[in-house]
Amino acid sequence: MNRERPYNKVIARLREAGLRPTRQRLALAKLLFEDGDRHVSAELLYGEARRAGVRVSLATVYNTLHQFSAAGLMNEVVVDSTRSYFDTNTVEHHHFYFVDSGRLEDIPEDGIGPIELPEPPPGTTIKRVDVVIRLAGDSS
Amino acid sequence: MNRERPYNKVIARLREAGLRPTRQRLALAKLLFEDGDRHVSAELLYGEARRAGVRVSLATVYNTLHQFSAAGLMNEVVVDSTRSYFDTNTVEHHHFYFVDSGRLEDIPEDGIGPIELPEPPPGTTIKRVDVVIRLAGDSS
DNA sequence: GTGATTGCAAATCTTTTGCACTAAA
DNA sequence: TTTAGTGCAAAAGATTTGCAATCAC
Repeated sequence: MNRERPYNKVIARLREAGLRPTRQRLALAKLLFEDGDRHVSAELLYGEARRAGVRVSLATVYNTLHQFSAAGLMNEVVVDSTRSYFDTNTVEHHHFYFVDSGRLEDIPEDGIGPIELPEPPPGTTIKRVDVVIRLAGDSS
Repeated sequence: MNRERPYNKVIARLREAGLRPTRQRLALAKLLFEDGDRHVSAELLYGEARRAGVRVSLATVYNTLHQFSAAGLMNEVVVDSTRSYFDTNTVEHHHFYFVDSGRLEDIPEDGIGPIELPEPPPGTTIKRVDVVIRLAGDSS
């Protein structure tokens, strides 16, 4: 978009979240936030970063994903017990999970009706509601 | 219930599922299916079995949980990326997940309204719909 | 400078696997 | 018998951690 100050927005975003805009965090944030909603695993993002020439370690990718999540820039989504997924869309929404390919995708906002929630058990509060529709058969 | 032939029902159930009723499978099935709906992790069931004096290995507990699931006697539920949970309730239903304690509980059938499902993407079919309500604050 | 961040390798944790041994039919 | 099932210990993955080196401010 802006070749002269390409990192300005990302830097501001990290600053607001109370995170120092280090080289690694900037590069990862750019990959994560520049192209709309994304669903990544640590390993996937790591590979992508390396391929893009970013020098970063896998441990830092894990740290960064957790820090971004804690700061409210992303959310962790649990769909597979063998891998963690992180979603850059922080608005309440739900997911299609393609079991065969392991891919995760947002359900369009009008795709799923409102959910009639039960009363939470006494002493508890609802923190989040996750709906995952597991799909068989491959997409595209 | 029946002291003379306490394993009859369980044996029949395993046979119907095409599983040989071995000592280990019988003992685990008894723990799992005798007291209504249960949600267990492998480690939890293993501990329970050992405490009950059942001689069984952790590997066999894993195998058994997967075999029971494949046979339709239980379902795997994904709520936590660090651990797998298995549910003895095979009827379509949804879950409360107590984030603080790691406990999983069924949402009463009338607690959650019917869910208006979206059209699955072309080439795919809906395999399962999971709703998890994450709760903060401890329950009893 | 100085405190936060990073990289690396080792450690941890859950789950799976290979294979000789045991038990069910 | 014969084949399925089991236990153990090792392997495999994903994720976390400890700590010295490096970077942002």
